[in-house]
Amino acid sequence: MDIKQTYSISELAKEFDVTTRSIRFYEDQELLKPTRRGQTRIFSSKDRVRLKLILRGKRMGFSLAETKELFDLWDETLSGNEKQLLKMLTILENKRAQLEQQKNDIAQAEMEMDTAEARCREALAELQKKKKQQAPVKEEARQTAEN
Amino acid sequence: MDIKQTYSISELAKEFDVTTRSIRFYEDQELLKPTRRGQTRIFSSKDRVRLKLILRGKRMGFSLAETKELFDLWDETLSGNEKQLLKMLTILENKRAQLEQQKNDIAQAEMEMDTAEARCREALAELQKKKKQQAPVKEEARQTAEN
DNA sequence: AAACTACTTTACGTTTACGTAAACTTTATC
DNA sequence: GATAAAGTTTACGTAAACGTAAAGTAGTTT
Repeated sequence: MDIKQTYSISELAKEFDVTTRSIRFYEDQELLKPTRRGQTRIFSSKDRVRLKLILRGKRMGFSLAETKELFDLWDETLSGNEKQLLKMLTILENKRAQLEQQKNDIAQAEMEMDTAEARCREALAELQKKKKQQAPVKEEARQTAEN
Repeated sequence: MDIKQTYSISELAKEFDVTTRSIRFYEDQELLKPTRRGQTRIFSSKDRVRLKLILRGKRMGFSLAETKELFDLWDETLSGNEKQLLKMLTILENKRAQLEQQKNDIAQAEMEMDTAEARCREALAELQKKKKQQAPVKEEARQTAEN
């Protein structure tokens, strides 16, 4: 078997490039629930998955509190009565909307980066031309409006 | 003309649904540079654009410091010598990589939400079936592994 | 002129997400 | 059995991004 069943704190820290401090903090905030052998923490593969989700959440701009909320909700959902299940479904819808917003934001950002890059390249080309002409040219007063 | 040239602090606050406190804070951190009439701030449409960028950045998980860095870099770039321009280009590349990462994260999240939703619907269907049968059925020990 | 509204500065408070140091235990190694 | 290596708790510190008074100014409406 390739997937281990349990992990030490430093194993996880190394794998995901976070400090042990962070991991302990996540436990303190109840996002992770390692068991103990003596006083040493033992992380399950479920914990590992959750750590991965925490970090992805952070990259996507989610707070730990938000992520914890989702975890808790999912746990409740698993032992779920109808109300919980329906609540989960609406929350999923909300999250989907959030993702849509983020995709829009990213698309916008990409477009702006395209035009920014184009401008850079133009400016560079300009500089190259001047260099070739070897003769210093008077610089135009350049009214560059922000996009 | 539809686009105003200048804006008051509360106009911008209302339009983008942020507090005036935040706007003043952004100025304090030098992300916005309104002029003054007396001691009242007057925001240009450039400021307006930047505010929009700041907020989008936040939604994408960027810190104010990161955003400021980009603003400053872009300003330098505009009056740019070759070195600045090249630096800008490499930074743009980095940002593109970041966006790729985010897109991956989002795609992953969407997939997981798909399976989560599917599970919810299955569980709901189960509940419905039981209800219809009207006869209470013994509940199976349910070993639901986390994805 | 009084009151209201929108704006201002100053400054201390708060939350989040850890960093960092100190002092201690447990386990492996020489 | 000393000592290092990896783990632990406790606790204070910090940066970021504002919130929240408090107290003042500037214009304008009644």
